[in-house]
Amino acid sequence: MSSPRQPDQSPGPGAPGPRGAAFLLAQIGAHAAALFAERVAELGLTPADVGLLRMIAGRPGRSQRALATDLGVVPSRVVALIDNLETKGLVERRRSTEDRRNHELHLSPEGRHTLTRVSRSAATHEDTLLAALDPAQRAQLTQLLELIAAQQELTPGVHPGYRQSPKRS
Amino acid sequence: MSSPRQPDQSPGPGAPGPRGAAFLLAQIGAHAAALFAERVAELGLTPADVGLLRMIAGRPGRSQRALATDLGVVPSRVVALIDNLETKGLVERRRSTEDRRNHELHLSPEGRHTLTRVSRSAATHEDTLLAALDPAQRAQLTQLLELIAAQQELTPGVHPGYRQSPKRS
DNA sequence: TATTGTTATACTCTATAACTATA
DNA sequence: TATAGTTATAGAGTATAACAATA
Repeated sequence: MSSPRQPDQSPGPGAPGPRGAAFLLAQIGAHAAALFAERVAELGLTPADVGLLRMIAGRPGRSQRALATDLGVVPSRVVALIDNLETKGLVERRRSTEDRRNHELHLSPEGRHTLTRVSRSAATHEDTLLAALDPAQRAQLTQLLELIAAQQELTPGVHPGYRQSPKRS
Repeated sequence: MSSPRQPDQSPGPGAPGPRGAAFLLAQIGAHAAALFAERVAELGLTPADVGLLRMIAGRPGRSQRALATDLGVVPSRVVALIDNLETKGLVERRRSTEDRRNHELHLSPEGRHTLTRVSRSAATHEDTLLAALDPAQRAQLTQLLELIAAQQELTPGVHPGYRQSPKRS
């Protein structure tokens, strides 16, 4: 960082602001999420949709309840999300023969195809976001982020944007 | 990461998932934002409140319109946010003598005091979040993040969480 | 007529709770 | 009685639009 503070005559909007890595992580993270949302919107999907498709692809046949638990959301929300994906023909609900209360979730062929398109979008997205860094720096960054993620016990592949919001007094 | 993939019998929720730096940035960023929100909630504030307090502290006397423009939100939202902060006695609205349509925004003494407490919270927050990294690694991370932020033209100190949401077809 | 701030309204998102069908 | 999924309802958050005061 070149100048640690610029009291009054600052060029920007004038936040005296936080300069730490924690703020940068939150700021860039939100920016990255917004960019990604724009990209997948071109495929008619929300980031939540993408997360669900990936979860189902990773473990076909799992129940909605299991999904809700893993994502940390309430079951009724999963219903709405899956409804949407089923309407688009990307996901199929199949009554379990073992326990007829369960719905086994599977990707349709079109769902799988969509997921590969998402992967291409994600690759382009990554390249755009990290344009400032050369390959060595990208590897370095990834390594540091993985250290943080592990220590903070973040579940690999699960974006915390699903979590149910805490009570506010 | 020890094992790059674990097809079916995985221990986690089983997302085949994204392993790139872009996803890690979004994931950790959201986590960081959530942790910070918890901390400032103890002071009776939301992250948006904190951002506003910082902006006002950085340029006392600015108008609500200016704030709305810089944050990228609609003026009516600034009204609600400032209402809240004024009720808590942290911010004062003063009719401008030059242009009586304007409200000049200032921090109250208590507002300034609250902001110093926020700074202490932020420092603790940063330390908790980056517990996995030693000082050299933290500096390295900060440097990489600043490169990204500059290239992506992110306004220093302004969290994108304010932006108005895009239309959804 | 244009602009600042405000109020009123509508819309979206998401959690809570009641309900059904299976077990 | 307990559980998976669904539906109905309500609450929070936020944008849009109409409005009052000032320029």
